[in-house]
Amino acid sequence: MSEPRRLEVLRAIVEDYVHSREPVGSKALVERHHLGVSSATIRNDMAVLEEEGLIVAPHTSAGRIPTDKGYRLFVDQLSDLKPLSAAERRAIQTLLEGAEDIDDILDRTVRLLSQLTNQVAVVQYPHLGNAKVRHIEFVLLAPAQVLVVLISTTGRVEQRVITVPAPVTEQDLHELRQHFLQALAGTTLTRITSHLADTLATVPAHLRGTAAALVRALEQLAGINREDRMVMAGTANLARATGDFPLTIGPILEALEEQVVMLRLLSEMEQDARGVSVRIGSENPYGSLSEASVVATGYGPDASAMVGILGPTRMDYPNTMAAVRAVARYLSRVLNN
Amino acid sequence: MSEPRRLEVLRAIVEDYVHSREPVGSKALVERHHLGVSSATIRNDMAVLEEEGLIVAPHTSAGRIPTDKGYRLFVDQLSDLKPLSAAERRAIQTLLEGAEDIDDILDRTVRLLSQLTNQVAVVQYPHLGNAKVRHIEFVLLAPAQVLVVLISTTGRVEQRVITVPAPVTEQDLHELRQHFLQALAGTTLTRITSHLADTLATVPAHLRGTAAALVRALEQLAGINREDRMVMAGTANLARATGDFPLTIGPILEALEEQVVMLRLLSEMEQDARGVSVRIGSENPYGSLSEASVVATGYGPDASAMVGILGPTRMDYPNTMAAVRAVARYLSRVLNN
DNA sequence: CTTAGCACTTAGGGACACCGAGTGCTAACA
DNA sequence: TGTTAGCACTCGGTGTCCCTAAGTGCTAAG
Repeated sequence: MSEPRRLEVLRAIVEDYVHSREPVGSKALVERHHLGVSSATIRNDMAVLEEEGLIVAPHTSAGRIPTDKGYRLFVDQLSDLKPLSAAERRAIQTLLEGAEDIDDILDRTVRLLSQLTNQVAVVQYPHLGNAKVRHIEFVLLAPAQVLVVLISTTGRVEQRVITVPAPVTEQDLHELRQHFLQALAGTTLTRITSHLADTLATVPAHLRGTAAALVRALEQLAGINREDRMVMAGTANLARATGDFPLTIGPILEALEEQVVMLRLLSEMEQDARGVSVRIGSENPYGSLSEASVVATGYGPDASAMVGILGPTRMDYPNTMAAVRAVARYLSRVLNN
Repeated sequence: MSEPRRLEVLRAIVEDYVHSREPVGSKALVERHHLGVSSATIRNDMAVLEEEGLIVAPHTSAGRIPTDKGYRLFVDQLSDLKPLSAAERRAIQTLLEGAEDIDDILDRTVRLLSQLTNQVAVVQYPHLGNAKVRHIEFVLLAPAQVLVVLISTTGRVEQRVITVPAPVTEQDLHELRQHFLQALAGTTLTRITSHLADTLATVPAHLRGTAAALVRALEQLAGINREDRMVMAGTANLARATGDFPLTIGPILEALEEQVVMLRLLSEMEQDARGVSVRIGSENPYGSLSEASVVATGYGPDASAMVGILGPTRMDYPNTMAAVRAVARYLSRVLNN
């Protein structure tokens, strides 16, 4: 009873089950995968695999299907991800290169990934951990109303209209802007708060209140970026892919809609050696996703923001992982320009 | 065979079917709705209703269910929409009043509406047909890179970074801004294009190229607003509500994802007298939505942007319509401040 | 350790009958 | 003319029975 063959059997079961959707039996296995042994031997192997909790038989007279643990071992066993086809790579490249805005880029990415994998794709907005302040702007809209704009070195622009406690002049604003800009030059967005606190003290007394309001706004704008948003696409794929509908699809849609949940989930994913991180079924911390798997990876300069997909546990992990990784790489590359 | 009673029977059938999900027969009708006649009479009425194509029997020995045409008549018959409960009204009010941003407002609105109706809610970003230019700003980020900001009187801020053909100075930009601002003062966003064309001629020659680029950007920013975006929420409700899953839910999710489709759909909805517009099943122009109904209404000063819901044809029209209308009204009110 | 053979289990599917809900029709009735 | 009671008829859904096919575990031999 050789251990390597048992793993091979597991692999075969996973592969067959993933694309047939039906429990796979010993005989069928022997036929389709030219393992050099008889079905009886496979049965013995299967018995062991079942004992180890890697596969399970839904009914006595049915074949076996992988458990979450089985998928996990299967995925861990996967050493090299086969690269995408040339056509797919070309598709990625041409699609992403046409993008302008960062919003546009992410939007295209997420659509692309959902098409490539036939799953629901999600992309987190880039973290700004290392992003620096590139520019700030205060625009006087009304005597006590100011548009605050914050531009980061990643090209992200956030803006917001606020009401300041007392009327200010264009002059005042200009002065404050110089003040802040000087203090913030080259500061990372995450440290904006501490830097601005100091600056506040050096502001002329009569502008103190206004300055404080502006600082609050800037902090919030920096926060928006860090707070994370995400884009998603391909929810319709859920309807196709899932076998037993109402029970599976509902919770997944809910999780997707509660972006907070998704974002936390994504941020909790640890990258493994291959650079793609997989969470399978019950490995997910939120009960509602116990029927779903997440495949994700980081992108961008520090790989801190995540891009990935969400789908039923019964998914084609190798291809999905390859697609996610490829898209993440192209995305990183595009963002570098 | 009184005509009013036939309508009453239709109403009863619709109501029963909507909340039982099962074909309703003559006997059950007589019991639950104290119509003063026997089941035999109802049967006669039903025969007529069926002949008119308002109801249909899925099987010979089953009760009747309303057809799209039946729902239509039912909806048209609805004269007054009963107002929401006090609790619901309070919920709307408190939720919407806490909002800051316009994005925030719409986000809250759409969530609220989806909860209220248990359907998928969609809100179109406000049209800017009557919105005017409030402010424009050019910010020099790099010698040939400019952030263009356009602020409308509705409080909407759109921005974009563009590359100009030749390096410009802060001075140049300031000058151009004054130029444009003067030309655009009080112009509606829709007419921005024509106004700017004239202005272009009066620009110093060496700035012509830059000015043209800026104009293009402004036009696009104005266009973004008109081009419409939308927010949605409550897709998970689909999973609960729909009876026969894979066939119904897939197309609907697809339509929702193709925002273009949804937006066209919404913009095509004509408001009727009651102020709420309903499209039922096959009345929808896109085949994929033949199983779905849309209930929507305009909001905002000119009621040009739409807010509404999408759900299975078997829905509680009266309550849904009331909720949509109420939310639209509160939304309009909040936007007025 | 592998294999062949075999007894055993069981989901799924067809055949069948039955029940009940619902219908349409006819004839009597107001 | 519209309403009602009665009745024969239809037919979907359900339960039972049975059989088949797929699959298993076990045992004994290679």
